[in-house]
Amino acid sequence: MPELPEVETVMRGMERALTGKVIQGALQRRPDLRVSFPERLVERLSGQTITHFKRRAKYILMSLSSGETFILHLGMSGRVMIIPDGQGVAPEKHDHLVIDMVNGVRVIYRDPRRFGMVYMTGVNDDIAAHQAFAKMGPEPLGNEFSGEILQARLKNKKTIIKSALLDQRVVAGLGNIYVCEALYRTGINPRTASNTISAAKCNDLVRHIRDILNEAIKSGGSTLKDYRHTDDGLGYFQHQFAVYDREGLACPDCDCDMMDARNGIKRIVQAGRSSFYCPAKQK
DNA sequence: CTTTGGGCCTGGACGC
DNA sequence: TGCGTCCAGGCCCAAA
Repeated sequence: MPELPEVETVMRGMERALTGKVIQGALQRRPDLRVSFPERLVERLSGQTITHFKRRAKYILMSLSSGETFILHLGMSGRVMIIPDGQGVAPEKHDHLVIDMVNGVRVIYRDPRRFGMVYMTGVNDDIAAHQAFAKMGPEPLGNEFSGEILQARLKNKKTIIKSALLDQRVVAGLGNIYVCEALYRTGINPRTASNTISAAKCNDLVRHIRDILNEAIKSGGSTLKDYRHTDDGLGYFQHQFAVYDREGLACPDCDCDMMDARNGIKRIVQAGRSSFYCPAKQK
């Protein structure tokens, strides 16, 4: 479910509530999610002070006073719930990890589909070398991302641009929604071959990717189904979607004759994923 | 090496 | 109401 803006929003919620706080204990309610939980996870969390947070692509990194780092990926349906005075309430069916803080706050990781992942790096581990990050491309909102960099990465790609932008090695943090929206804003058809996109278009694409991610973060992300803020609040960027999940509707600056069934937003399937686009605006 | 397709899970929407 | 089928925001890995 969550892409970069949603993960950023969850990370900020955790940062606000948990930085400097001490973990009293934890309850791990099953052996695995998408991958096994780390060895001795509860032990390694208990008694630690949470020192700071960081986000890398769609991963949340929570640093502990021990020097270890707790790494969380929300998968498709993962949620982090932060509940003041939440201790003592019975966990629900899909509450796979429960962390209780000394101050009475309860942190719940809930994930019905269990596509989420939890890793823990050791004290001396190089986090950038971790399997999740080793081959990952630049942060789209960081200084390492630019039109030139993007074009260099697309130059040797035979795949369509839609798939290339979903590839976390090209640029890290985008998912289906924001790729569809960024291609719309840039006026690029999702079928376009990656290696045919001009330098000018790459510059435009980078600008639009940054804009849309920043706007989505400001809106607290997009709530379609499972996604919620750590305080249960909703994101509202979904109301700004131009094309995503809008098959058959008019795009925002549409001047097409909508009585003609050939006009309006189309849905096609590419590499097994839905792509939404406007044929009139994305040639 | 790159690219594609299947698998992992559950719940919700839909059709009959 | 109940059943079956399809679909979903991501990632990994095997196969081509």
